[in-house]
Order: sequence, then C-alpha cells, then structure tokens
Amino acid sequence: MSQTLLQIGEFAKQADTNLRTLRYYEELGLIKPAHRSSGKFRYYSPDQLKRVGAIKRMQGLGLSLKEIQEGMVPTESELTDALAHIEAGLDAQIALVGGRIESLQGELSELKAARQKLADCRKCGRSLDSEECRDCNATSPAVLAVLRSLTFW
Amino acid sequence: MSQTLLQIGEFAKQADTNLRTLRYYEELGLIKPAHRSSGKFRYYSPDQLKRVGAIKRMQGLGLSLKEIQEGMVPTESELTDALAHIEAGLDAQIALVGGRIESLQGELSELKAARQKLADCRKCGRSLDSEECRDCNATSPAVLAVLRSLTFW
DNA sequence: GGGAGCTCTCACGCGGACGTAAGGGTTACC
DNA sequence: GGTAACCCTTACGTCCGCGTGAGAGCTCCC
Repeated sequence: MSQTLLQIGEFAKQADTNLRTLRYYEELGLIKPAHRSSGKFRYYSPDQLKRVGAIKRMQGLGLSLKEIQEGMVPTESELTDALAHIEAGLDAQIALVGGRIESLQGELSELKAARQKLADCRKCGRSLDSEECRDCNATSPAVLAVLRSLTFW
Repeated sequence: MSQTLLQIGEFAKQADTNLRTLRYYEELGLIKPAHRSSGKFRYYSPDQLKRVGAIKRMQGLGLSLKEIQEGMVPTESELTDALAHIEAGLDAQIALVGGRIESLQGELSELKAARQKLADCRKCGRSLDSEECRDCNATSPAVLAVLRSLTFW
C-alpha cells in the first residue's frame, strides 16, 4: 500500500510546499510522517499529499491552522477505532464551513444591494447635493439618504 | 447630521472594539475620526459605527485589513466625485466575496460527500480491515479504498 | 569507508494585527 | 484653577505562520 515512501524534500515538492511548512504542520499536529528512520529522517506516504492539499485549501479560505486541526484526525489512526472521531471531525468542519458561507452570502447581498442603489442613482444624473434628489424616484426612501448611509464603504 | 460626536472611548464601546484597534485602523487608512480637537483628541460620528462594523465583519471572514482597505473609500469624500470610485470598490469587493463563497461551497460538498461515505460504511458494520469489505455494496468502488483515501481528514 | 546531497534540530527574524505600559497632555466640571 | 477622567504619542511585547540560516547528522552509492 505504501512501498514508495518519500523523503521530506520530494514530498514537499509534490505537495507544492516546503520543508519548513511541513515541519511546522507536524509541530501543530496537523500531519505526521508515515515513518521516521532511526536517524530521525521523515518519510511520507504519497497518500499524505491529499492531507496537505486539504490543509492548504482550508487555510486559503480563511481558517486558522488551529481551526483546521480541530476538524482533523491523525492519519495513523486505526480506521475502525477512529470512525466516530472522524465523523465528529467532519461534522464540525461542515458546520464551520457552512456557517462561513452563510455569513459571506449575507455580506454579498448587502454589497450587491449597495451596488444597485448606486447604479440607480447614477441613472438619475442629478447633482447629489441638490434638493432635487429628495424627489428622486429611483428608489425610496430618498437615494441621497441611502447614499449617505453607504459611505461606510 | 452629526451633532453628537463621540470620544474614542465611547465610540469604541459602541463599536464593540477598543482604542488601540481604532487607532490602528486609522493608521491603515481604514477610518478617520470625523473631527480632531486642537488638543488632538479624536471625535467620531455615530455614522462611523457602521464602517467599523463592516470592517470587522469582513475581517472575520478571512480578509486582511489591506484587502478591506482596497475595497473602501474615505468617508469624507465628496459623494458626487467619488461615485465611480465607490462603484469600483464595491465591484472589487463583490468579486472577492463571490469567489470565496464558490471555493467554500466546493469544499463543503467534498466534506459532505466524505461524511456520506462514512455513514454508508457504518451501516455495513463489518470490520474495516477484513477482506469482506472489499465486497461491500454500500458504495462503489470499494468503501475500504474510499475510506483509506479519506484519511486526510 | 568516504563523500555528495539530504535532512536534522535549534533558534532568531519577519509582517500582520493588535496588547500593553510609560510618560505626559486635554477636557469637563466644580 | 484644581483635579478626576480621558486621551495623546511612542514604543516595546505577543501570537501566528512561516523564512532563513547555522552547525551537525544521516543516506545512499561508488
């Protein structure tokens, strides 16, 4: 199943990362080499490439290494014993990611609403500081007020 | 429009943050007090609470302060002049958030697939290291192989 | 068994996003 | 005009996620 173990250098290359990062992940308990030689060399299984990929993807989405670690399970666990643990980890991670998506979607719709209001206002073409704007019918209440409230962007 | 300016302490309390953070945001050009006294005291308008809220929300979603800053516009800009700038900022922010949502959704579906496979396998109930698993019909290809490939979680 | 090429463990450095004094000035109110 | 409560700047400290040596050990192959 894992005849061809890789040294850290080659493994890092294939995982598109570097030695320091792998050792740091190990320090945090995120990944542990499949084997260690008597001389302390790290040897990784090609299977473990996926784990590194998963870590990096999650990280790129704004999760801290600690958050990621909490959703993981040691590679070397006995599968049978670890089933429940794996499930719990997956559930936690699913909840975390799901929540983040919801927040982002809320944010996105606010952004789009703001964008729309701006577009409407532009079509009007009047000068924004004039009294005329108060009668603008692009949106209601008055676009001017909306715009002023939008200045937090 | 802004009679009741707030000192930094009160403003921070209402914005659910603290003095250091506000001053740091200012240093990065994210927010600027509506007024400064001759004695250098910062005075904020209640309107500016929304801006702080927006910053903190975006930040909580994994954006760096620099990324946030690039999607913002100074509060004190003349609205008329800044319309185009605001629109560009909004568009950039929309694209950024939209992209992040897509990535997260991909991640979420992978997580859910993994969760499903595990659930299927559990229903089977056989010992995972046995040869019997190879014939398991819960999913195909063999759940064992799937599970082994799942150990990156 | 010798040497080229990896890898090992410290351990200090860095940028981001603040935390936390230190030492001193400002406001508001009596 | 005194003083309590705030606020100012400056500057060093901290935690995260690595970057970057230094000095020494390990592997593999001839």
